[in-house]
Amino acid sequence: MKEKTRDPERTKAKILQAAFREFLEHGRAGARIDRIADDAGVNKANIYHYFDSKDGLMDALLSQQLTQVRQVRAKVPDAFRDRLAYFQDQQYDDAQWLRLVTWEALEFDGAPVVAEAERAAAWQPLIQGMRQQMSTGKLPKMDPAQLQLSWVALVTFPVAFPQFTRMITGMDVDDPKFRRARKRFLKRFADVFTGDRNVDR
Amino acid sequence: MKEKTRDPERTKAKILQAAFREFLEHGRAGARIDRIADDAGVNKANIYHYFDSKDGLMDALLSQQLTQVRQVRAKVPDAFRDRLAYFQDQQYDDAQWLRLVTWEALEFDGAPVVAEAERAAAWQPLIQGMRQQMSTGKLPKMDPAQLQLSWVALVTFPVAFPQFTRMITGMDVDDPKFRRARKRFLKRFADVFTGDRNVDR
DNA sequence: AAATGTTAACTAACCATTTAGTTAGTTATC
DNA sequence: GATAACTAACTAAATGGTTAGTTAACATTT
Repeated sequence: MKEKTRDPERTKAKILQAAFREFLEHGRAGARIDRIADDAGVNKANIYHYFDSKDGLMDALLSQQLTQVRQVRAKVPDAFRDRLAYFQDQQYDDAQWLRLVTWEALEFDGAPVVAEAERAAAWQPLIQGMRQQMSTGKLPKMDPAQLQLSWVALVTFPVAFPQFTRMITGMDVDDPKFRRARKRFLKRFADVFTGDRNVDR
Repeated sequence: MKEKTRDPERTKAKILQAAFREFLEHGRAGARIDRIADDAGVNKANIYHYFDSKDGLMDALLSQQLTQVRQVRAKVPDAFRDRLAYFQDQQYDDAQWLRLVTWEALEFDGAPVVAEAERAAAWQPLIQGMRQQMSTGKLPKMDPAQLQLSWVALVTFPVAFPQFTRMITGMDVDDPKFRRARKRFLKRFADVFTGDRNVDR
C-alpha cells in the first residue's frame, strides 16, 4: 500500500482532528490556528484552503461531530430502569462532545444553534417513550419534556461541572469510585421515582 | 457632596464592574483589556496598577463575586418542598454567576478552584439537612451528597444549557412560560420523589 | 491659612508579540 | 500539461503589557 504524499481527504481529516482537540480545550476565542496546523502536521494555509476561516472550521467541526453523535444515539435501551445508567456510560465516553456543547451554551444568544431542528427532532422519540410509560402507569404523570430535560440534567451536570461534583461529593468525576457511586445512586433514584421505594438497600 | 476627580475605590469598583461584564460574556481568553478599560471609562494602565495582570483581575473578580454569593446563600428555606423552587428563583437571578462558574468548569484541570475549601464547606449544612430528613423518614434513604448534587443539577442545567432546554421543551429559558412550567414541574417532581404520588394534578 | 513636599492616581504614547488571514510560487498527481 | 495540493514567507491588525511623565490629594511645615 503506497503512501501518497498528497491526499486531500487525509489532510482534511487531520485538520478536523486537531481542530477538535484545540476547540475542545480552548473554545473559539482561545483556539489558535497555528497550533491546529502544527498539531495536524499541516501547513496553515491548507486550513484556509479547505475551511475558509476559523469560524468555518468550527462549523465544519460541529456538523461532523453531529453526524457522529447521531449514530450513537440510534438505540437507547427501552427498559426505563437502565436508561439513566446507559446514558451515563454514554456521556462519560462523550465527555468531549459535552465540552463542545458547553462552549455552545456560552455562545448561545437565542439564535438557532447548529442543526437545531434536527437535534431537537432526535429528542422526540425519547419524550414519546416517556409519555407512553406515563399512560401505562409505569411512570407518574407529569410533563414528559420537562422530565426528559431532567434526566439529561442528572446525567450531564456532574461531568459538565466537575468542580461542583468535587465540592459537593468530595470525589473527582474521573474517579472510578465516583462513577460507581453515581451509577448506583441513579438506579436507586429511578427506583424511588417509579415507586419501588424499597429496592436494594 | 463633592465629586473627587481621583478616587481609588471608585476606580477599582468601576474596573471590576466592567471586568465582570466582559469576562462573563467572553471568558478569560475572549475578554479584552482595552474593552474593559473603555467600558469602565478608565485608563488601561490603571488596570495593571490595581490588578497586576489579566489573570490577576480575573481572580480578584471571582473572589469578589464569591463573597457576594456567600451572603445570598445564607438562608435557605428549611421546608423541603419549596427548596427546589427557591433555588430556582435564586439561580435565575444568579444566571450571571452561573456563567462565571461555567467558564470555571471549562478551565477546570483538577487543580483546586478559587476558594474551593470554603465553597465546599458551604454545601455541608445542606447535605446534613438531607441526611436529617432521611433519618426521620421524610426522604427515602440514599447518598445525601449525591442527592444534593442532583438537586443542583435539576435547577441549574436548564439555565446553563439553554439550547438543550429549547431543543427538548420547545421553550426558551427566559420565557416566563418556561419558568412557570419548570417551577410547577419541580414541585411535582419533589412530591413524587417524597412519596406523595397524587398531589395536585 | 498659605506655601511646600510627597505620594500615588492617572494618562498618552509606545513596544514587543501574537494572531488571523494572504500571497506568490512549487510540485505531486492524474 | 493542467489542476489542485501544498509550502514559506509575509502582512496588517490586535493585544497584553510597559513607561515616562503629569497632577490631584493630603500631610507637614511655616
